[in-house]
Formats: sequence, C-alpha cells, structure tokens
Amino acid sequence: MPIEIPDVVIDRLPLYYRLLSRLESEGRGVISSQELGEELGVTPAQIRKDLSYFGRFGKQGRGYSVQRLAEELRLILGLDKRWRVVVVGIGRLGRAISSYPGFEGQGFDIVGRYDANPAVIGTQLDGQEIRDARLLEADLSARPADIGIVAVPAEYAQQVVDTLTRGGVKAVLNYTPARVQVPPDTELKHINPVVFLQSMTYHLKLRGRARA
Amino acid sequence: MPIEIPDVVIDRLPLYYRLLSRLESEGRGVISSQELGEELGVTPAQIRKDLSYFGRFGKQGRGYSVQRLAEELRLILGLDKRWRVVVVGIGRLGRAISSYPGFEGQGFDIVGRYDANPAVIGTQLDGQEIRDARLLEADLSARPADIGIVAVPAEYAQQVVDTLTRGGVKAVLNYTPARVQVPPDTELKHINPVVFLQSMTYHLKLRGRARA
DNA sequence: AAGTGTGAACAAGTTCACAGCC
DNA sequence: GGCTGTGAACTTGTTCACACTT
Repeated sequence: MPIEIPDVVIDRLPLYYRLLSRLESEGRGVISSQELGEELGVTPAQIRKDLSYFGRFGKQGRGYSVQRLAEELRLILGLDKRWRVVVVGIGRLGRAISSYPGFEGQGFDIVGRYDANPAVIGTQLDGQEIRDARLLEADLSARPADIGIVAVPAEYAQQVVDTLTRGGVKAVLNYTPARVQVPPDTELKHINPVVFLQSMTYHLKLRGRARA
Repeated sequence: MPIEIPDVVIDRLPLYYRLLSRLESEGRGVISSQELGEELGVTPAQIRKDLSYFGRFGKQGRGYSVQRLAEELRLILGLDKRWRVVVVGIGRLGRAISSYPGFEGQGFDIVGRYDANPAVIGTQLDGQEIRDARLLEADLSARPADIGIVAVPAEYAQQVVDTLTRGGVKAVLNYTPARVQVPPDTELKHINPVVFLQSMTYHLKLRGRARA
C-alpha cells in the first residue's frame, strides 16, 4: 500500500470485524455496505471508502462475502497471528483484565502476569503463577512479548513502561491515569474511565440534569 | 456560546484538566500554552483554540493562571457538581471498576451496584450492598442517577441499557463488547480492550514482530 | 518581550454521486 | 437493477501567523 492509511480508519476496522465475525458464525453469506452501516451506525460510503484502502473485496450489484471480508480483515489487522501479552499490576483491575475471556479467542495470549506485592507474587491466577515484577526485564529478554498492559498505581506507570519498551515490547495499553512517554516506534493507548465520564458530564450539564 | 463545539474538543478537556489539576496542587501559578502542549503532546495552537471556544482565560505575554484555568475547566465539564453513578454487573470487572478510587475524588458517586447473580446479591462491597438487578428500574424512579456503567455479559447489555435509559439515565459507559442502541439524547461510550489491542496489532504487523 | 486569541490557510476526513461491473 | 469503488465536493478539524495586550 503506497499511500498512508489514516489512523481513524484502522480504529474502525475492529468494529467492522466484530460484526462480520458474528455474521460469519451465523452463516450469513453476503452483506451490503448499506446493511453493515445500519448495523454499526456508520454511513455505507464510509465503510466502502475505508475498505477501499486495502483492496477491492466487494462485488458490484451484490455486496461483500461475509466470510471473505472477515478473513481479509483478520489478515489486515494481524489477527491470524497470535500475540504475546504481558500484564503488569495484578490488583483488582489487572486481575479483571488479565482474566478477561475475550482475549484468548481473539489471538491474544497472556504469557505473563507481574506484580510487586509480595502477598500476590507466587500465587496462581487461571493456572498461571504471578511473577515478581523485578523479573519482567529478564523474562522479556528470554521470551519477548508483543504487547504490555499496565495496571499498576499511576506513580509506577512510567517505569513499568520503560521496562517494557526496553524489553522489546512495541505496544502498550495503559490503564493508569498517568500520561507516559514511549519511543516513537511504540504504540500507546490509554484507557481511563474518569476521562470518559468527564467528557460525558459536559453534555449532561448542558441538559441540566446535575444536582448540587 | 452560539456556535457548536466539536466533540473532539470536549474529549481533550479532561486531559487538560488533569494536568492543570496536578499543577494546581503543586502550587504552580502560571503556565503558557507552549508548556502545556509540551507536557501533553499537543500543539500550543490547539490548546489556545480549544480554550477559545469557551472564553478568554489567558493573559497576553504571561500565559494562563493555573488555578483560574483549572476552575474554568471544572465549570465547563461540570466537575463542580456531584454525579450519581450506578454500576450494573458486579463480576470481576464491575467490581474493579466500581471500587476504582479515582471516581470519588472527581465528583462521581457510586450510588448503586446491581447484579443478577443470587450468590452476589445481598453481599457487601465497599460497605454498600449489591442489589438485585430487577430492582434497578424501581430504584431509579425513586432516586434517579445520571450515569450508568454496564459490565454485564454482552448478551444482556441492551436490556440493561434500556432499563437505565427508561429510568432517566442520560449517559452510559458500556464495558461490554456489544454495540447497543440508546435514545438520541443519551451519551454513550464504549470501552473494549480487545478493540484497542486489535488496532494496535495492525501497526505491530507492519513492523514484522508477529510470531506464527 | 512574551504569549494570547483568532481569522485565514491548510490538512484531514467524510459524504456525494456516478461510472462501471455483476 | 443493485451495489461497489472512487474521484470530486464538501465538511470538519488543525495549524499558521500576526494583531493585540500585558
């Protein structure tokens, strides 16, 4: 692909993929951009344009083969591979995330769980031992990982991220409210529920539903 | 404000606010858009433009009063009010979310926790009883809530959301992978870690770090 | 001198609309 | 006839650059 593909497009693909994947399992054969759009709340033109960055997957007058398109999206997103994920910080949140049943089926293998709390280190979760966070760097050099999920207290976020990137991790999902720095070749995304809520309250306030 | 404020602008305000709030507690008096931008990875022009939608908060030649700007953002985002939040689905994830210490300090009160599992109903969490999800609708009409957080199994997401909106909730944070419908006057945001990971693997794949 | 606020220029992203193919 | 793929038109969002204020 010679031209640069906008990030917003990439971010929509998993949405398309999820629906296609469901339709595929339901045995649906063909679908139009019209119908996809209705289902997803996106304009049909948007979907066609997005897909056209990657190739011509549809048939005029007919639509898209659900199976074909799902497979193409798997390839585009790299979901035909398995990805090695480490989770650092096995508190309440880290526990919930790392046991999330949705990862495995989508090609994400939790290959390591780390914590700094002596009461937690050495205990088992889903049949896997939680390891001392100090071993993270050595573990990564022995057996690299692709993705790091960070769910430690905010004040440790940066040092954990540094360890991850030094260990060759090229994508970080940060559940901490701290903004962290990563090298330019590393993907970084933040998940912070407070930020989501705060932008929603702006709209709520305009509707006058606030209480003192 | 006569003109419409873009949603992307609203979404950046909590980011600005978080930094300002930290600087405020550190006693920092004044800051320029330049420095704010460096700290946040945003251009100074972006910050000035965003703020200009809401008023003139800076002083030429000087910058912004940290305290003043933090206060203005609190007002804009409605963070001077307290917001009533109910959490539906108290499994591992719902438990982690609803006990997240960041909410309370930011004006979000968890006023109700609901689950459908008899083993969980009636138990305590942070000194609050987990209630039968079937009581949600009645509870909401007696004591309304502003925001609903949904962490139930995906197949129940829509019916929970319907109950919430029927009960007058005007903002929903959906932790479920299911796409749900809400009335047009209701805010809806999704948090789905798999979607985040899937868009990151697109970039990872381009760097050739995948394993079979 | 330094830094805001903002119209104007520019860039990015979305939708239109239709030629072309099934 | 129906629906894709895609340039072109349009809309939205970002950056520039400078008049203005302290």
